[in-house]
Amino acid sequence: MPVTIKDVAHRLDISVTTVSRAIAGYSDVAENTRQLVLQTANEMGYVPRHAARNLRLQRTNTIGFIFPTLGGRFTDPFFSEFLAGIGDEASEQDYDLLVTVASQGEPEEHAYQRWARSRRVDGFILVRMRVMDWRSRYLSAEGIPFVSFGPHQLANGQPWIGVDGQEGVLKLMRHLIGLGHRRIAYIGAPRYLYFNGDRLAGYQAGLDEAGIPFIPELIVEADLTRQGGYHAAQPLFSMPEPPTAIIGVNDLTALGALRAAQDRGIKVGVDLAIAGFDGTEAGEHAHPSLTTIAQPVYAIGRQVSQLLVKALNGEKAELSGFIIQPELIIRASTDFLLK
Amino acid sequence: MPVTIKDVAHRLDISVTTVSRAIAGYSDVAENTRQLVLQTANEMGYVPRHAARNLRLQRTNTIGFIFPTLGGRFTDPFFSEFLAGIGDEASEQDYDLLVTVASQGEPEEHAYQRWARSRRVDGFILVRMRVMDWRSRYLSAEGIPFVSFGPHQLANGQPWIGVDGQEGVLKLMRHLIGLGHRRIAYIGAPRYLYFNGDRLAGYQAGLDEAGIPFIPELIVEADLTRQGGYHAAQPLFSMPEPPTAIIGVNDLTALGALRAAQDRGIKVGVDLAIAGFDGTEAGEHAHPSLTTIAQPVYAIGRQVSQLLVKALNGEKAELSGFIIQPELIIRASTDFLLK
DNA sequence: GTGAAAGCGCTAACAT
DNA sequence: ATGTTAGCGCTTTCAC
Repeated sequence: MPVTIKDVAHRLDISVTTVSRAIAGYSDVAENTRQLVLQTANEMGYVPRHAARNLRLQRTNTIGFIFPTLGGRFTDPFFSEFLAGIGDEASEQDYDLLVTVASQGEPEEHAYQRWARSRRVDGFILVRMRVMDWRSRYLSAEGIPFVSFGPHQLANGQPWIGVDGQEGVLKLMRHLIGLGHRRIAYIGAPRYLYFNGDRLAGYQAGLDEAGIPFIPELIVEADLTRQGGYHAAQPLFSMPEPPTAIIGVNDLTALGALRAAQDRGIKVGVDLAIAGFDGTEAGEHAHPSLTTIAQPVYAIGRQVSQLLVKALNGEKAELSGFIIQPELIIRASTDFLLK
Repeated sequence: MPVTIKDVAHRLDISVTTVSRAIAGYSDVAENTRQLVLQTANEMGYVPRHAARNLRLQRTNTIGFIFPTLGGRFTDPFFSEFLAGIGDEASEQDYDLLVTVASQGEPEEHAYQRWARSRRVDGFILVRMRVMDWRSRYLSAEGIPFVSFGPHQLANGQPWIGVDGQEGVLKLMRHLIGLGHRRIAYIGAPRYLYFNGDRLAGYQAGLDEAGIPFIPELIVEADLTRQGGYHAAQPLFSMPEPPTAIIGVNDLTALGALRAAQDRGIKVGVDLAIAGFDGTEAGEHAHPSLTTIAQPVYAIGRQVSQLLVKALNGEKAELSGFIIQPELIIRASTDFLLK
């Protein structure tokens, strides 16, 4: 059994109260005593029992993160980056990160409810916001703080951080159109995902700007995975007049399409342009390297985490939401003039 | 404030004890009462406060996982897979997963100590075992259960799961040598990592078997990342007589080397063979697709998690450690006869 | 400046 | 079959 505050008190023959206060740094403890307590506690390897503090303080110092999975497993490097961001920031702020993958048995709702009702975590970080998002509404109703990556429709002051997908894709469209492309395909994500609509709006804006008619067949849907991109790209190649450029809603989708093209002997970066969204390392190291709209995922993770911690500490956020501009990174997969 | 057991008891005008026992499914509670309690608790949305149970039961139902980072961030898909595996299994067994990235400020030891001493978690999952591993020794001494992916030197019954890296690489060596390769390079990981030595032993065994002399210059060291593989490969290409095949200690390293070769205009899969270890999706979708020694990372994650839960529930493991054979997957990056 | 005591929400030994 | 009570380890009034 680990050493408790009682053990420390016993050893010094003082009360637990004093030990507690010395450690908490209260001013009404004699300097002598304080030093002694701190030293002894340290020597004895005393660390407050987490469960006990929890119960007393009614807070867990824990942030919850539930991986949204689109059925099946996720291997999106996006999440590694994001997780590293929120985790680093959280631990610097003395918070721990509780994660779960809400994939297999139980529906996602249960995972949120369990943690919320049992006060397992103090707050949540939400990603992949949906057009009608159950989660933000539920957590608001329960009075549990959260911060989301992606906008939510609540006007109650829960902060969020967004990335301007529309503007990002618009920049990309201008780049592609400038190189001579007019048949540009878009491999999207399920429509309930907010960012899908956001990015698609940029696609549409790009077409409009250049006076290129919208062709529904050039829009297909995948599930944000490499596999998904690979398969969704197939009908595009089978079209009587296939696209000369393909935009993937994320890097993984684009990399899947890239692979699909190469498997058909199409030279990406010469005869076909492909671009993604995210700016992951996988795209950077693809061959040809992938043009992408980069968002600072790690930094966003840190910020989201920081905003949440502030909210948990009772600091009111000055802004409720703010939007970051992503950066177009042009690489070999699109960097050529269309013949 | 969420509803407590007291609220439920009040509502039914019975004691908290009865509520507690009804919910716990004790047999000494009247069927009527049981039904009533269950229904009411459900209606009221009662979920036991986690901190209170923790304190009382002296267990957290939480598994700790501390990402080992080789300085800087990790984006290894290996971890996404592994995390999904341990997370899925844990949540099916009613355990939560607490993670941290022990990278930035504090040394890794602190993270383990904090969680161990504060009884923040019931047990740990360890990966990337080292030749002299502080962690296994420390946790043993503290009496905290753990299960590791990779062997540890303790004979105290803490189970582990390993993958036979030596045998895996040996199979790969036979494959390469069979295709005519004799100058085979190996891009390894830091030597303190157990699996580096394990896999290198397979390399050596392959050479020995074929009577090929060992050339120290063909062994270089990287940090398990794509970047690392990219840079570590450079001196190999600058050799007067460069290797005709390169083995990466993991897929990411191999993919970095692959990219490095392509940047120099070398045709991988035609003039140069490259292979990795892990069997990640990234390798599968590389171009050319990457020959690899696949280990079932997700499944291993599940097993490790399951072993830990068993240990936490007091079940004695029948085996203390067991070793899985990885599978050689031959793909385009090596599947050609050397000219 | 320090200690005694109450209580966070829950479970379990011990009555009845 | 149900209730009373103690206590998990901690923080925080309140008293001295």
